Amino acid sequence: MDKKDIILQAAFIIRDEGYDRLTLSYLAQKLGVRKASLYYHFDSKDRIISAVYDYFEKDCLHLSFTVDLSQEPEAVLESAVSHWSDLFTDRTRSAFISLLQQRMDADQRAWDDMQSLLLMLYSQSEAIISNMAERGSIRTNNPQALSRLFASSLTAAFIWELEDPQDCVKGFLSLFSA
Amino acid sequence: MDKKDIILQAAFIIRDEGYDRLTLSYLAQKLGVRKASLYYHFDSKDRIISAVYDYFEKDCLHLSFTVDLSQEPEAVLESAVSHWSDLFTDRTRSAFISLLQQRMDADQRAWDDMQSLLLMLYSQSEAIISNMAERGSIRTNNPQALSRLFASSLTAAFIWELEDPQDCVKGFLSLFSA
Amino acid sequence: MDKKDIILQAAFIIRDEGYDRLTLSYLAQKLGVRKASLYYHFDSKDRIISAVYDYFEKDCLHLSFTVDLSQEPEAVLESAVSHWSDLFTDRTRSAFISLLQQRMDADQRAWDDMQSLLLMLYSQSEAIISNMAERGSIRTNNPQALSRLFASSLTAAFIWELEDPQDCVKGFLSLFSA
Amino acid sequence: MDKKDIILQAAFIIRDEGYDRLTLSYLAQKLGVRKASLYYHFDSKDRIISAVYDYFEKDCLHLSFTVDLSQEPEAVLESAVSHWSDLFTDRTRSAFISLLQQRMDADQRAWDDMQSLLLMLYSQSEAIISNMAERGSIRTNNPQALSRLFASSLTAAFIWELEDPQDCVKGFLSLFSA
DNA sequence: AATGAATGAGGTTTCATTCAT
DNA sequence: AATGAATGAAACCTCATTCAT
Repeated sequence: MDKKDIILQAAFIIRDEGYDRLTLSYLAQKLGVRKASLYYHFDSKDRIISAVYDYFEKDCLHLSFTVDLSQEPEAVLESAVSHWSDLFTDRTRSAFISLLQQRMDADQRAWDDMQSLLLMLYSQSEAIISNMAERGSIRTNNPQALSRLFASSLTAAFIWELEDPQDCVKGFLSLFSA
Repeated sequence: MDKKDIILQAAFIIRDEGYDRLTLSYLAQKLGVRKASLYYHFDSKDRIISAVYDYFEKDCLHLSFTVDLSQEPEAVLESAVSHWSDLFTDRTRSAFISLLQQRMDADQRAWDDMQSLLLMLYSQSEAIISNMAERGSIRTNNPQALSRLFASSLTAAFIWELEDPQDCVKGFLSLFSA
Repeated sequence: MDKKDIILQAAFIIRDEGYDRLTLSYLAQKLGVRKASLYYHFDSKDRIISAVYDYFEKDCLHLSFTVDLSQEPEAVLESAVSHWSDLFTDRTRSAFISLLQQRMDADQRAWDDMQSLLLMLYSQSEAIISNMAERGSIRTNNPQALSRLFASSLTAAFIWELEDPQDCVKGFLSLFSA
Repeated sequence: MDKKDIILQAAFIIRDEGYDRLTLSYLAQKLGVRKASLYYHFDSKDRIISAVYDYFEKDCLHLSFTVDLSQEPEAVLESAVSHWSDLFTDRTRSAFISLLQQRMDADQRAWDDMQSLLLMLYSQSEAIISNMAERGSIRTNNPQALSRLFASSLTAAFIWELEDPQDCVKGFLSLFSA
C-alpha cells in the first residue's frame, strides 16, 4: 500500500458512499490494513483529503485536449464528448467530480477547483465551436454564446445524467449544423 | 421553536457549512436551545433529515409556473429566469439545492429529488420554448433539443455561478430570436 | 459528580500516580463514571488541567497566615510549621505541590505558581523571623538572611522528607534562640 | 549514535520539555534517526529510562568532593557552591535532577535517588560545617543542625532558583562567620 | 546499524441518544 | 417544552513495538 492507493481509495469512498462515510477505519478496512497504518503514510485525515485534492488537481485541471479540427462536425463533437468522458466517466476521475460536487458549498478549495474545471471545459468548448463557426460547419452569429450552451449542456448531461451525452450532441448538431 | 425552525436551520447548516457539519449539538446551538430539546420534536437525527426532505419536496418539486406566453420573447425568458431564481437563489430553497448536490451520490432520495427537480425545470423549459417556436418568436427546427439546451445552461448558470443567468438568457436570445 | 470532584480526583491521580497516569479513562474510572461524561463538564483534558491550576491557585497562593507573635519563640515557630503543614501535608493541597514539582520544568504555569508559592512562604517567614529578632527572641544580625534559611529548610523538609519538620524547627531554635 | 547519545538526549527531553514528552518518535527525531533504530540499541522504552537512571546514578550519586579545608571560610563555602553547581547547573546532570523532581512521586526509583542525592549533599555539608566549627571559623553550638540548614537552603536555591546561590552563601556567612 | 511498513492498545474527542426532571 | 447529566459507539490520533530487509 502506498500513498496513491490511499488517495484513490479515499476518493472512491467519497464518490460511492459519500464524503461522510470516509472514515479512517472504513478506509483502512477497504485497503485491507489497520487504521493505524494510514498514519505511517499521512499525518492526519485532513492531509489525506488534501492529498486527494492535490492528486486530482494535477490530474484533472490541466487536461490537454487535442482535436483534429479538420474532421466533420460530427467527428469533432464526438471527440469533445470523448474528452469530457475522460473526466466524468473515468473510473478514478469521476470520483474527483463527485468530491467537488459534494464539497463545493462547504470547502473553498472544492469550489475553486470546480470553477477551474468548468472554465477549462468552457474554454475548450469555445475553441472547438468558434473554429467550426469559422469553417462554416455550424451556423451562428454568436459563437461564444453558443460554445457556452454546448459546454454547459454537455457538462449537465454528464453530471446529472438526465440526458445521454451522445443524444445531447446529436440535438446540438440538429440545431446548428450547416 | 417548532419543527419548521429545526428543519430550516438544519438546511441552512447543510448549505452554509456542509452536510458533515450538521450535528445535533451544532444545530441546537444555532437554534439557541440544548441538544436534548431537539428530541422533543424529533425522534432522531435521521427523522430531522427526512423532515428536511419532506419539507422541501413539498415546497420545491411541484412549483407552479405561470407565464404570460403572449409577451415578447425577452419578457417570457425573463419570467423563466425569475422562476428559476425562486428556486436557486431563494434564501431557503437554495439550501435544498445544496443538500441535493451534496448528497446526490450518497442518498438515493437526494438523487431522485434532483432528477425530479431537473425534470420539472426541463418540462417547463420545453413548454416555453416550444410555444415560442410555434409562435415564431424563435427560429428552430428542433424545439425539444433547444429547450434542453436552454434548461441545462440556465441551471448550470445558477448552480455553478460561472455565468450570470441574465447574460445566459441574453446569449440565448441573440442566437435564436427571430 | 461536579466540576470540583473532577478537579480533585485529577489532582489526586497526579500526586499519587504521576502526571502521566492522568488519563481520561482512568480519571473517569476513579470517579465511577464513563469517560464521555467528563466531556459534559469540561471541553477537553487541557481544560481540566487548567481548572486544577485555577482551583489550587485560588486555594493555595494567597493563604492567610495569622500568628500570635507575642507567644514564646517555640510556639511561634510551631504555628509556622502548622501553617506549612496546611499546605504540604493537607490531603488535597499536597496534590497541588506535587503537580507543581512534576510540571515545574515543563509548564510555565507550574513554574510561576511554584515561585509565587515559595515567595509567599518566604515573606511569611520573614515577617515572623524579623519580629522575633526585634523582640530579642532570637539573636541575629541579619534577620532577612535568617528568615530565608528558615523558610528554605522548612520547605525542603516538607517536600523532600529528609528531615522531620518538627526536628528542623528544634534544630533552628537550638541555634538561634536567645 | 550510541547508547550514551540516546540516554543523554532522553534526559534532555525530560528536563526541557517534560517527562511526558519523552516519546520514542520524538527522541528519534531529536537524534536524527528513525524510531525503529532505537530498538537496535535498547529493547524497550523502559530500558532506555532505566539506562538513564543507571547512567546518572553512576555519575551523580557518588560525586567525590575534595575541599581544601584549610582555606578561609569564604573560600571553603565557595568550593561547596561550585561543587553543588557541578550537579545542579551542569548541562547534563541538571537533567537528572529534573527527572528526579518530576518522577519523585510516581517512581520509587526516582524517590530513592533523590533521597540518596540529598543525603550525599547533606553529609558533605556536615563535613565542611563541622570542620569549620571545630576550627572556629564559624560560631555555633549545633554544627549538625547548622549543616542541614546550609545544605537545604543551598539546594533550595539551586532547584527553585528563588535566590542566587552565591547570595545564599553570603547570607550564611554574614550570620555565622566568627 | 538502521529503517520502512505495519499494528494493537489505548489515548482524546465527538456524536447521537436516553432519561429523569 | 425543555434540559442537565450521562453514556455507548465510534471517530481521530499517538504510542511502543515488531519484523523483514
